[in-house]
Amino acid sequence: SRISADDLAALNQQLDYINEHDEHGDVATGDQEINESLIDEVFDNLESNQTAAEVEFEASEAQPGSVLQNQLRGVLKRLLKEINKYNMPLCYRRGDFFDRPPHPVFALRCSLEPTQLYWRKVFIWLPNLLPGCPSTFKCTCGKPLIRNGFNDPIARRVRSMPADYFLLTNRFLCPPRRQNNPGCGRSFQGTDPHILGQLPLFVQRAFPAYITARAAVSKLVMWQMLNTFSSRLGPAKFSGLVSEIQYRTHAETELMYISAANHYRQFGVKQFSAFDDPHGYAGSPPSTPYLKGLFTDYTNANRIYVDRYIASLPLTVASGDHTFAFLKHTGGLKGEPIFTAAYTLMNEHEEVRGHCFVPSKSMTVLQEMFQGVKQGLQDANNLPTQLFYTDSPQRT
DNA sequence: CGGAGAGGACTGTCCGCTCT
DNA sequence: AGAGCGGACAGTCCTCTCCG
Repeated sequence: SRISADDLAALNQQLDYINEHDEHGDVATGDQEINESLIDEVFDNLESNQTAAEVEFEASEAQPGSVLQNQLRGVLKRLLKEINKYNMPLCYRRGDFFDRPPHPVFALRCSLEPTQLYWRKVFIWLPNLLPGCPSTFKCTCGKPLIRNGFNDPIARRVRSMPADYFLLTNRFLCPPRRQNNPGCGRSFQGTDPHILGQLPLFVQRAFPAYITARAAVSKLVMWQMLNTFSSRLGPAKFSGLVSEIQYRTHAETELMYISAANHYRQFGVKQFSAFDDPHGYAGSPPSTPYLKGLFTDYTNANRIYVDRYIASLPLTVASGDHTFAFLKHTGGLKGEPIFTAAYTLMNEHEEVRGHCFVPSKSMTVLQEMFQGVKQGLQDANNLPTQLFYTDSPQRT
């Protein structure tokens, strides 16, 4: 499909419309507050993009595979050749984990075909070719593992910003058919914690993502979430943020494409793929429930460290108070709430030093916590509390 | 928010090629 | 001949997405 004369006319008409109706120059200057919701319009467009992509998807069903599938197939094929020739992928030789597609600027210099602009970076994780790797990886049963080919699908998608990338790894097998010293038959992914654990720590730390069941999320995104979720930015808004940046990246690439076509005087070039066209650019930002799940799992896994850190904080100047607001989000027993309040203890740096759910506002139920905190201060060589602020002092 | 269904990631296993 | 390895594929699991 191409940009038709009709499309161009419609676009010009819309631009004219803005010029004619922007009497205060709001759109141009951005000074004025705009009350009409722009969001509805955006969502409408998204929907129409989606239906458009579906139509295009159905129309192009004859294609052997999507652009990204073909890219990965090509990468793997080349990778095997490189390993054969140089004993390692060329990206390793270059000092890089990533097999990178050409930047649009250079890709467009050679050809005005958009396909390469949909390609993503591919993170190559081949544990047996990494510096510091053991001569053979061991199975959980102790027997040596052998390599066992690659995966299908070839690589998994890692959700990231400004765009997703792929993670390519190989498989290991504890071969049961080995005559001399037969293995247990278990197989591993190169990304398995058991394999990672056999690499030196500095190599382990280079692993760039947290793996989930069907996908993965880059450590960068995870760390951004940890920072933003601790203030008021929640998973829904964060999902929106990632999505926005990914759409933006797509739009910037499209702009480069169109502008290059213009520069090289190429007319009637192929239309750039829609963001979510599965056969084209195939963008798919992470959903809110996915991010929410990730965050909860991460927090659960690291809770012991957080608790330990909190227990080591000082409480030289203390302030304590009850909170009620978020209790309505906690579960109950047969519809009856178990707790009526939460009690929070903060130190002079506004760090939470103690926190517990309480059945009533009585201070007697808090005795155990205060004793625990006192013991904790001693154990961590902190000063005993010197000053205590509270709003309803009681003698207990 | 919850349930249903799709389908992606992975496992288990076999085959055949190459090298020593 | 045995070991190592890549490739293929059926089948399973279970998360993610969609939709009401």
